[in-house]
Amino acid sequence: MSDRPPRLTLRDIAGLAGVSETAASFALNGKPGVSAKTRQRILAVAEEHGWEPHHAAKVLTGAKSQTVGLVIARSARDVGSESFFMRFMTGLQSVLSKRGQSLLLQMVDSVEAEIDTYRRWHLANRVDAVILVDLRVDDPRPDALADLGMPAVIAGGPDPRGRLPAVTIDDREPMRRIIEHLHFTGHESVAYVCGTGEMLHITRRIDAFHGGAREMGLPGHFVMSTDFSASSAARATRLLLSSGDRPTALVYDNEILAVAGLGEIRRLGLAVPADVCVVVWEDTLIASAMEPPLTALGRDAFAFGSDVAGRLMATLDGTAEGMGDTAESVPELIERSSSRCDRVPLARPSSGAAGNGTAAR
Amino acid sequence: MSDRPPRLTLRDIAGLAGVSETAASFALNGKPGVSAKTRQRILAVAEEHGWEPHHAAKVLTGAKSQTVGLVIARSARDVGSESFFMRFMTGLQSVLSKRGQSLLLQMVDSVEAEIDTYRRWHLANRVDAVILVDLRVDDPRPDALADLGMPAVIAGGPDPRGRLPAVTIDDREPMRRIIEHLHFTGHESVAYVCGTGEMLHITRRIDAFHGGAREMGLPGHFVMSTDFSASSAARATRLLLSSGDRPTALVYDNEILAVAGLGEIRRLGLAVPADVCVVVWEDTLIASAMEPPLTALGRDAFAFGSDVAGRLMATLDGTAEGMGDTAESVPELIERSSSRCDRVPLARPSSGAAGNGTAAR
DNA sequence: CTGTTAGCGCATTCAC
DNA sequence: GTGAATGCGCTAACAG
Repeated sequence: MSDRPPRLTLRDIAGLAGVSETAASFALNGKPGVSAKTRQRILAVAEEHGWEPHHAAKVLTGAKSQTVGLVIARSARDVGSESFFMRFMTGLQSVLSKRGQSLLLQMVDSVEAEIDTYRRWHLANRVDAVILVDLRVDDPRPDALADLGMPAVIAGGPDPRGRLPAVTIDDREPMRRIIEHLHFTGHESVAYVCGTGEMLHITRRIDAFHGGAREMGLPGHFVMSTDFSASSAARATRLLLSSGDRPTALVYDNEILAVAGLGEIRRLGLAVPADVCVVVWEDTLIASAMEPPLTALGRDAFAFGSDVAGRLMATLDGTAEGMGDTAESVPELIERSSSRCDRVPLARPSSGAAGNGTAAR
Repeated sequence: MSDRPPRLTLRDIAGLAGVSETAASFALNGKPGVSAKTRQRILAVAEEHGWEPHHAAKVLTGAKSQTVGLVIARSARDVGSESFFMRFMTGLQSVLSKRGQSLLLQMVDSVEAEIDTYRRWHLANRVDAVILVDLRVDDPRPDALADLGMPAVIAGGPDPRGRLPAVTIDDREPMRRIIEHLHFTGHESVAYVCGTGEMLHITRRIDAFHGGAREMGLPGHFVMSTDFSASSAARATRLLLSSGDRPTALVYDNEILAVAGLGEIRRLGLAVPADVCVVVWEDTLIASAMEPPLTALGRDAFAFGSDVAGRLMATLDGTAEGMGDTAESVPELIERSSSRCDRVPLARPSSGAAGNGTAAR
């Protein structure tokens, strides 16, 4: 039943401080035009009464909205690497909140809907910039955003057409390290159970997988793509392992696929790592908790998030202009039991840097 | 280098349609005062030019901001049941996006900062309502929000003081089912490794744990609280199992704790479920993927999210007023190997409803 | 049914 | 240094 006090306006503050609205505005925005002491007085009054500028009014007069948009176009089912995403968002917030930026979040179910959201956000002046995730093959979003003139940064770029700045992730080197690891532990035939090839980063990984295997001189290297679902991963695993000359090591794109794959491996009566070694491209709790613990690529989702947010802030500040991309550091491969088999103890070369192996297959 | 067209205003649309600004406003807002055919024409023009009202301008003239706020006050470390939270948010979005509502997200590191965020959002008119999560003991937030006059709904209430509507979760019945399950499989001494007692729902579970154990007549029932960290869960597990008369079943509050606990159990040379049975209060991929698979409480985080969002929409609509709380349905206990021991095959009673057991301990 | 007018809360020209 | 006047884009009173 409390009568809520009517919202306090700048005018009220000015009145209470005994100055003009203009003076109050200048003072509260740190602009010249007021004496130091009246400025102090005005600030004190505002502080005392807990005044806060009306956001809409500021935006209407041309101020930034102090809001960053993020839209996620994944079906509820495959919010897939949930863990990765949550940590990524936490990383984003770690720098955004420090800068007083808010995060406007939207989940949609198609790229078209996503672009429409950008359009509306832009026309309605709701966000200053957006963060683009899950870049796809022939993705229309970077161009759409660039055409809109909406500041943005791609998490996981680079932008194929180079119109948007990005924080890039090197998928090549990690894959190389995985293959190298498998090669040195004696594998000759390896397979990669990846996510949908619609995702740009997946295609990069596939290329790197084949390329790396050829460089190392591995006779067998197979790729089976999935739709990121557990069932498709199980199916892919079954197909790979039921062939006559089956691979001895499997690389999975995330924990969902790995868990499903491991289940299928056992159902086929095979053991890990004795019969088949397993590596997963994401080090979540699940990787270390499973039996056996899974060798995993330890990507730092939090750091990735904060780097992306940092890059975006730089873009908005006008700093780091020139569209320069930032590169994310290469993650370590965390070796665990799932890939400890030592089939053919090979001599480990002094430096695994430039391996000019002979191509095979 | 493209010269971005200046933003289209209502006035422009009116001009293009050859009508007054008022007429256009009425037409575009579905208000009476325009003939059907001119309304059509105006809508057509707006559509054709992709006009979208300036959000700030609408809000400034009293419109709702169409935005729901969510602030999360957890340290980056224990974004704990990440999985649960992500699915919860997806559930929220499933109804919010359908209603054209946006989600403004903020992560802070203290309850004070959270309240301050609410205050600023409210004063700045940034959100129409907020969703309150992780209710604590003696939580100042419900009162703060009620005093602010900010519409809100508590996810996981009820509000102890009854000032805010809530979607309530019954922790008592699930705990009862767990204890019952353990009792019927022959356990006489059980323990509960819970999260921090600062969380209101944890205190409810603790009460239910002791109450249920007494009702069932279990001689032993112990509780060890943790700070939701893996290390504290390991420590709690060690303490519980190194006592002379150690419990034969452990209940963990989430997957992080369970995984840490399981590791410790093995380090102590004990086997699951032979020596110790394990139950986890959250059915994530990890529960079913572990060896052995974990008996788990299958809460539906997505449904919870959509229910909360639905309740909030009802509040905003003025529907379902009277602060009525909505109750979330009770989750099933998914029995898996980790609790299959059958120590003392007891006769299962016809109905496990009203067990007036003799209190013990 | 249409056009005129004023005002939401703030920033920013200008003269004073 | 200060105060009055305008406008951001839109809605909602008015009269015509």
